[in-house]
Amino acid sequence: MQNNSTTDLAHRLRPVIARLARRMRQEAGGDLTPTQTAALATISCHGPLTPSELAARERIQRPTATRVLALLEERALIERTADPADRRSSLVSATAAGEALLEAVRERKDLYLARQLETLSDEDLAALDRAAEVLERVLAA
Amino acid sequence: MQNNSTTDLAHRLRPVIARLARRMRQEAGGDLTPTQTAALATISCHGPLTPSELAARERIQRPTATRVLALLEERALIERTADPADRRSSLVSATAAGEALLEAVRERKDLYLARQLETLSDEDLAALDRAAEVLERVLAA
DNA sequence: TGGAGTTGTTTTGCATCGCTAATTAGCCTA
DNA sequence: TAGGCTAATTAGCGATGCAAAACAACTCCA
Repeated sequence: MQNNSTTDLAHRLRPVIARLARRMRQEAGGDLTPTQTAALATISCHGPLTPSELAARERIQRPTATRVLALLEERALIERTADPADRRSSLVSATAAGEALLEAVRERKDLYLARQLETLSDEDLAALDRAAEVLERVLAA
Repeated sequence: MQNNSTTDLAHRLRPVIARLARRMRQEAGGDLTPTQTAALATISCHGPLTPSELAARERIQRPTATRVLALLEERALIERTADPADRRSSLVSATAAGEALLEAVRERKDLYLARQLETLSDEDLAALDRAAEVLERVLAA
């Protein structure tokens, strides 16, 4: 065993995160599927993207990106413009409707988590705040 | 606004948890799908279950449970015995092979997270340990 | 006891998601 | 300009999620 503390912590932390994420997904409501929500959020956040760039960021295959984009475009949540640098490609961005829907979904998900947090002490909340900061750093790496 | 601190924290914590969970799922490897892994883990952990009990615990519909169980049974990861209390139903439990596979999947997932944690300071690790305890309490409620 | 209503499981049908393989279109270098 | 490479798409497969409906077994009441 190279480092007991990290493996033990991982063993304890992983199921908690997995279950909590699952709960939040279930509370999301049926407007968008998880994949669509994630794709729309990435598009909204990281400016105009080509389908390939979206696929890379989402870690999905390009054919999957094509299909998700088609669904989002059908609902006018995204729009495409020509890519000036490559006529094979296009640049995808979120429409105003897409941004609005994304915001609504976010609020609903935050609300579920916020309700769960309301029962906690200030000390517990501070611990979670600190953990959020640490995990943000982990994810950025 | 009823309570700024919890909603703000939720707003910050939710995306972190969602992204981390997604990463861990992607690192899982292809032995079992996420649904199958979750179902098998629930069966392993919560003793012999009827299909309906599994569906309730997993928060999936009963037809979905039927299908997942069929797939797991095909691979001999679970087995069924007659339910003495109700001849319409059956009791599902994990086989030795199922337990072993589950353990292997868990170790792989833990390993991914453990690697990410190795870069952190002892202080950061302590913060995550504390957060794990708090989140376990949240989930139990 | 008999029949009605309820409950557990499964089947069926539909939409989405993830993948790979193959196709088409445009880019770029030798 | 010809060939190889890259971007996007299409087609096809298995898995997941849902709802509706079929079927079997249970339960309760008259």
